[in-house]
Amino acid sequence: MTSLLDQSPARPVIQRLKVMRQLADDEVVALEQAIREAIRRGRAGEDLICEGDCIDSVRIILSGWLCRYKALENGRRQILNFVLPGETCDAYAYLLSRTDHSIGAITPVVYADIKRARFEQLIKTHTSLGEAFWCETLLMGTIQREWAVNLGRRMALERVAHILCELFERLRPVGLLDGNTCSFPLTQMDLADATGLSVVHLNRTLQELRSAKLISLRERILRIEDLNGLKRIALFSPTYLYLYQKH
Amino acid sequence: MTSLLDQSPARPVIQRLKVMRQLADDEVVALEQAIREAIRRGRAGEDLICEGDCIDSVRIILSGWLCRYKALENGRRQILNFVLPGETCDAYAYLLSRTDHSIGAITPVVYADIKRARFEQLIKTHTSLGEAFWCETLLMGTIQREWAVNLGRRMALERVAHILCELFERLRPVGLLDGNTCSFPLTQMDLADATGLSVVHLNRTLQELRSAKLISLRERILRIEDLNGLKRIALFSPTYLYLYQKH
DNA sequence: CGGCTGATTGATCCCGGTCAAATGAGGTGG
DNA sequence: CCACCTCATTTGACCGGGATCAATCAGCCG
Repeated sequence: MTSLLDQSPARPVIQRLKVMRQLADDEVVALEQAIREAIRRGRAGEDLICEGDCIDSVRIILSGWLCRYKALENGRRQILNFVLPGETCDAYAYLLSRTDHSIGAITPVVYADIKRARFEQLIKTHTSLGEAFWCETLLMGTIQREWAVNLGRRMALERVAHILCELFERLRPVGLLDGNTCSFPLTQMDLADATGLSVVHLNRTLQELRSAKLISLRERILRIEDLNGLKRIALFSPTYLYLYQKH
Repeated sequence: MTSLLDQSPARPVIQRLKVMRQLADDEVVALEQAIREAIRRGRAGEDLICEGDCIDSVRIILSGWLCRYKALENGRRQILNFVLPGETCDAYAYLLSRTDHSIGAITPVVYADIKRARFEQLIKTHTSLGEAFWCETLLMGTIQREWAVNLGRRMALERVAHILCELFERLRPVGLLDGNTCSFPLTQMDLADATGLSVVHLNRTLQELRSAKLISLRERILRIEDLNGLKRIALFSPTYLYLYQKH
């Protein structure tokens, strides 16, 4: 079973949900089945979901990076969060009439697009699954709150360091770290829009982190040279990520 | 029935939840009953919930203002959101092992403290009630996201204007507006911590709004002199508040 | 009256924004 | 293979929004 799961595109999803809630084998199988039936692909730059859309399905990311964002009139944009492999875009978002923000693909993505009726049937028969998805949703909330702190009360250097720490620790439980490096597809523009900084200043802040021997970042590869040092200047405490929840 | 509800301390709660979901009379009665059994009082300045607490009940605010916040080591504080009469602190927060943020009373508050078991029994027999509380939770998420935009991509004047617009529109559906004025118990320090500004600059920004004849604010009373003007400079669009959801 | 909290004002500084231009890295078509 | 275009990164110069420090003022309460 475990070895079978290793091959499944649903692996990161199951891995994540199991941290939230104890899942019985039949629940895992049922979810995997639902995912397998509903696999879609998206191109880099494409919007999976646009602000104002009616949501009638649940999208679970199997591979690739996306971002939630809101665009303002005058060209400004705020990235609200990133969506990483194994994470769910919008479990239960169909409960609200329309979505308040857009979700765009940063890289090519593979995802499962499970229709509302199918999803509701799934969680009705497998209640732990339903709860696990609710935990997932609540977790987006805790991350969103930490981002508010980041944007409101941290200086540029702390802010950027914090976001790097967070992404690094979120990639770890789904097995996307390779030692102290990871694939890092964000442009500096993306990082600027996520941290509320200008591209120019973001660039200078990255250089500061590089010259402090904390990170190296080039050709879409991030290497954390000194994780503890980075966490220290970011005032990073990972508890809000609930990486090791005891069910 | 309606006239009876008018007298009930649960009135703002019912009013809010009915916007989210159609509620049957027996559901309203059941909720009212649960609230009546569980009424508590809190003093101004008191923390109802502290970061790191295990949550094992659901707190529904009947009157008074609170704020969610996170405190940083060095004395900095970020207010994440306000909790107004009729709103629920933490429906379903018990699904996560510990809470990531604190909730403090700004004014004296009256609230219902419904134990987890009681709450779960309530929503099990009355499913629309459960869904309405989930909508409430999702709504906190949409507000949190709008705050990220506020903190990340708006200038001081827009930011403060935006938060005033939001509070004003959130008070409206629970009947806490009196024409173009409302009770406004926040200190300038609270507003500064909510907008990510310094107290000094917040004070100057308020003066700017006053001299532009958009608001007047003194002795804990806010009067909006020109709501449309205020919305215009805030780039305020209330859709994220889902004030008129069609169930 | 003294002490406290919150609002206000003034002076100064600096973090980070803005503008503009240069450099580099693909990607594409002739 | 080169010319050319586009997009991302980088650098320099300058400016300004908002932070910081410090002092004053206004209520309020014991």
